[in-house]
Amino acid sequence: MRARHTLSELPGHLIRRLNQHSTAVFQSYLKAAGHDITSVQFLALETLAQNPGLDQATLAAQIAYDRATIGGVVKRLEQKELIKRQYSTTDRRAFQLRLTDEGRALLDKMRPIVASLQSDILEGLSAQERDIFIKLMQKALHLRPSDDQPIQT
Amino acid sequence: MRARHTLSELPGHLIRRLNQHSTAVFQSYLKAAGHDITSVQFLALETLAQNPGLDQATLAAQIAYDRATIGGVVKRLEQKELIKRQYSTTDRRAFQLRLTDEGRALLDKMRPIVASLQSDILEGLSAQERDIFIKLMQKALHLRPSDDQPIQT
DNA sequence: CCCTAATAATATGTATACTTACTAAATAAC
DNA sequence: GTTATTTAGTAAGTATACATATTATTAGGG
Repeated sequence: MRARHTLSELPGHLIRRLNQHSTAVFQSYLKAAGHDITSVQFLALETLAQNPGLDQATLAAQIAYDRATIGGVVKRLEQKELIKRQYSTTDRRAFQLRLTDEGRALLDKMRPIVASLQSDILEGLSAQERDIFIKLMQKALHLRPSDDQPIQT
Repeated sequence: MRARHTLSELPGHLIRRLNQHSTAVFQSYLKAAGHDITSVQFLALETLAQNPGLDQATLAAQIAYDRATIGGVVKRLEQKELIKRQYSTTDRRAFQLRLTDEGRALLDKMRPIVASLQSDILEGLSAQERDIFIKLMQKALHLRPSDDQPIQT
């Protein structure tokens, strides 16, 4: 007597598909503009631009990743010379992360692109539906806009 | 004169967080029940249960993954002896995938768990909001429920 | 001051996720 | 009927994503 469902009624499946779509749109826009950067890398750069000198653990917490993953992201950003790491003077375990001039320049170029692609992620929805959708996602995640730092887009 | 936004207003970021939450809920429920299976692996098993003899490429297309990823998933499911692969008699390039008795038994045990965790993924939303949210996700993905096969949950 | 607990980063291992390239086989084109 | 194209699966490479363990360092309790 159990109800029959289809794949596209399962929230978990839909969320995964949406995430897949979202990252694909991100990659496509950035690649089209000649930038070889992932959404995580952009997010890390933007967060470091707003919080110069942040350490990896705090960066990870701010953008909701675990430390191990951010370790790899930071390593690749450093290899691309978009950020630099210096040992903290107050805590010899920690690194202070800062954008390089190159990183800042790239970020400035990417911001308008990232801003423009956001609406394309939800191009299937009307502007009103998008607002509702965003609010529902925030509610589902128990987030309020004030929970995080401002991002220039 | 650009508008200021915060992280939690960016659809891409919210979708990623939601996906992160969704997979965490999935893992937690399944692990609590003593099952060592990922959401992708469950999805593949369920799809093969509904479509015995499917080949890897069609399986990948059905659940929206690329062939290479499904190759790895199938390999691990075979190692766990949950599915078996036989060369297709009509196409010697392709494998026919089928659940083993073990795979069927595990799937039967997992189905009610997976059904119950779906509502927990969106526990922050009311039943009505959940319905709206699911419809908006389907619309954003240009999906209709009839686009995929029924899943017993 | 010393010892214990907590913390920052790394290391290791597993599992996605996708791109490009490759091999073998099937299909289409002529 | 042979050739060109497409297709199924794998391989190799890059980048998340997370759990667990380890090392170095810091902070806290007595």
